[in-house]
Amino acid sequence: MTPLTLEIVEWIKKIPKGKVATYGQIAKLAGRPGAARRVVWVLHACTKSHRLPWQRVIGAKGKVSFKSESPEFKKQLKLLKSEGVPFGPANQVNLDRALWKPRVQPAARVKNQPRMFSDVSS
DNA sequence: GTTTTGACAGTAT
DNA sequence: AATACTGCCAAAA
Repeated sequence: MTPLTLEIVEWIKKIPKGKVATYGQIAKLAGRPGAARRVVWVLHACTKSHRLPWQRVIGAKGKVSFKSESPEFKKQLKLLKSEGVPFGPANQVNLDRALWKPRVQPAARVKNQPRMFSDVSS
């Protein structure tokens, strides 16, 4: 185990029911953008020991990342639907509605911030 | 030690 | 638009 692995685990555990997150998203949240495959590995390595909601982690385009013949694929689909995750056509998750947006970025650009001092610095 | 392998994603061509 | 390539890194062999 490494600190990063734990970060990933913690983020996965935070995905709320009825929402989904993508591999890349988790990686980014955990501080390693581009490390999607690490997330994949963590899911394999830690699902049992940490009781992860593994089914809530899906591909970047809203697709469940199992082959459609796989039993796991069906199970994941079933679990997600039972949690109320909205699906679009072709068994694709409707990301616009279902993607988890962790509140990290209120950012909400304050406009018209009154200027208390004029031109003090450039 | 090295190599292979993941339920991927982002960039480049 | 569709491939191809690259980044990622811990575990098992």
